[in-house]
Amino acid sequence: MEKKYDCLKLENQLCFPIYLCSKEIINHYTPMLKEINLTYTQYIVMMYFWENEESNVKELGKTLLLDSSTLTPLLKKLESKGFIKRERSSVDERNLMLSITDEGKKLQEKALEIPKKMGKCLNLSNSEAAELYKLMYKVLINVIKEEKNENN
Amino acid sequence: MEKKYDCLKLENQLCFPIYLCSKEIINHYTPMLKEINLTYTQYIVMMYFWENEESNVKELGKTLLLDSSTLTPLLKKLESKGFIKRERSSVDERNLMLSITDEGKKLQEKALEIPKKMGKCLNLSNSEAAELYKLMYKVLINVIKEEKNENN
DNA sequence: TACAATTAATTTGTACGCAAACTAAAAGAG
DNA sequence: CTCTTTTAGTTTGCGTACAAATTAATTGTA
Repeated sequence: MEKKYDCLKLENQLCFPIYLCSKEIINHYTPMLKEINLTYTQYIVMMYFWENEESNVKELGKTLLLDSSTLTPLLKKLESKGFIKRERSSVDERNLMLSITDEGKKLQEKALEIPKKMGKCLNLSNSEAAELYKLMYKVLINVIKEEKNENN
Repeated sequence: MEKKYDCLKLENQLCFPIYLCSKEIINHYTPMLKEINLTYTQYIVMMYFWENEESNVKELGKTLLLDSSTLTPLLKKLESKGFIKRERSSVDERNLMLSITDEGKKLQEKALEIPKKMGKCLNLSNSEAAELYKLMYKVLINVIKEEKNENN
């Protein structure tokens, strides 16, 4: 027999375990990433630059779904660590050109073990991982679509 | 043909979409929750109190997987909003007894629409939602188990 | 060509989230 | 009974994360 407030129970939420997973996975990454002098957010930014040698704040934010006000201090930090370079575009001074340094590229080698360790810790079968991957992107696309609808 | 650094591509990460989903879902909650004067984290704390009239910081933190240093200021905020009460136990002065106020209970009525709106926005079939739920808790249990192993 | 509108990034303010250090109270050991 | 250890919660410091306001450069328009 379903009760009125059942929909507000923590155990009936889908978002709560997603929130917990995200948090706990990041906690699990933290010590491994510390060994290569990165935080989790800095790590995904570096992943971006391992695939794209250069970019700008807007492009990066669009891919990682991060606001420029989050990225500005983070990119300064990565610059101070010597992993990326920041310089204004001479063509359009509003643009901040971001590029990976040799030091940043070297980091990729050191990071190679990290995805393996993470995969092992999640402990899913290949088909479960594939299913989860599919569902996460489906939810993501729906939520983002909804966001856009509301802003129009 | 698999390349050496493929495992470090963003598109091959499972954690990245989980991180994005969590973030974007919370962003989507934010405006609805603002209407009832809560943030997302405050909302899950209130959910806890709608099921458990009283508790303490340790118990609450164990359920929500939140550190006491995160909860302390958050609980003070909820107290200042009049939704919960905080007082030291007279039996054991180390314990901070937390309890929901009448005002806090009234909030549940106003929150009733929120899970429905969220469900609609995620836009998953019943079986997909069930599958996702199962997988999230499986990952969660594995990650937490791993954490514990490492601390021993 | 002036001036308004748009755009890219930064700054400011608020709220987590966690590690590490700290405080105070209670429990345990000699 | 005193001294050590443990426990519960708080404080501090750092790093996100985002909304709103701001700055500076470029583009669109009369």
